[in-house]
Amino acid sequence: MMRINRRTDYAVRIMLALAEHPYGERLSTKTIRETMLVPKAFLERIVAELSKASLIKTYPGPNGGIMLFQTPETITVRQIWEAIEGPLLISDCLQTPEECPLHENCPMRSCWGKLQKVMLDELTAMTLSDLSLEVRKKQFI
Amino acid sequence: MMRINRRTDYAVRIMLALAEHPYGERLSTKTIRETMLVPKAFLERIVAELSKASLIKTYPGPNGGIMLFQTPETITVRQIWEAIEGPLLISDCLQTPEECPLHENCPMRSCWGKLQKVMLDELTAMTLSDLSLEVRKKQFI
DNA sequence: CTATTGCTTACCATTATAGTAAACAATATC
DNA sequence: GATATTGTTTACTATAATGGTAAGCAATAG
Repeated sequence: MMRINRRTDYAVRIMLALAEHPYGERLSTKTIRETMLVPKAFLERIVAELSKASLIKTYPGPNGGIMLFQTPETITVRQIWEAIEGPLLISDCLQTPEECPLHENCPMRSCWGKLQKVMLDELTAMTLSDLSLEVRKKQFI
Repeated sequence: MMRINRRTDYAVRIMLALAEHPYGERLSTKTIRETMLVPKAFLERIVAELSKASLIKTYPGPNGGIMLFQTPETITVRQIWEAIEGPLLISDCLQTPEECPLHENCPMRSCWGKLQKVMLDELTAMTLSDLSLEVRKKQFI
């Protein structure tokens, strides 16, 4: 039914929790999972993936925690998405057109290619700070 | 991994096969499934769904077949999509915000809401005749 | 040394997806 | 009206993706 991956949703939540605190501040994963309602075992893996993708820095040990690697203005939802799921590819047809049994003039490639493009554009346009602002706006109206 | 539903893909193929013939012409499902490479049993159900959604007219019996209900200019990919999958909903959060455990200022609703909007806009903008033209362009260049 | 924190691996249950098969219903034609 | 041809419907299966859990490992501040 073409749903957002829950792990990606959680990943954005985690990044947003960090973005809502001053840049450079560490938050423990416990705090984040409690405010953002992310299951523990799930969050652990997601944090590791965000760390591998260099979107966050992690600090084990007492008074450890995680923090953003860059400022929220420079982090896009697309980066978070790709850290979790890899590049968006809504149809195999778009990656390997030469393998398409309908060949050169496959009508689907145009159709899904356009759809994927607007999705990527939107994901690239949304930064963490944009989202963070949206949240605050709603909070104070 | 957020893939296009294969059934929706097949549905667009079927509609496109019809759109590439003069409006009003009937095609047998056999012809369509051979040119568009749609598995028989799959196609049967999809045709029935397209018929229920009043996107095609069907004629059983010898010399039967299917044809478009409207001209290709007036049929959007969104209509086809919704005939097969129902309305696009990439996150439950967007349908029932009141049930969201993160309440009013859920940061995800803004994020996924924007993404869903550009997707819907694009699906609505793409008509069958647009796609049909694209195919022909590629064929003759 | 130890408590606290993040990291890794393996696993499970449920659902969605892709596809198949077979019997059924309508109808043009002879 | 018999029959072949077409679309309709239902039930089923196998595989993969998703969402989630659990337990042990590794780093480190105090």
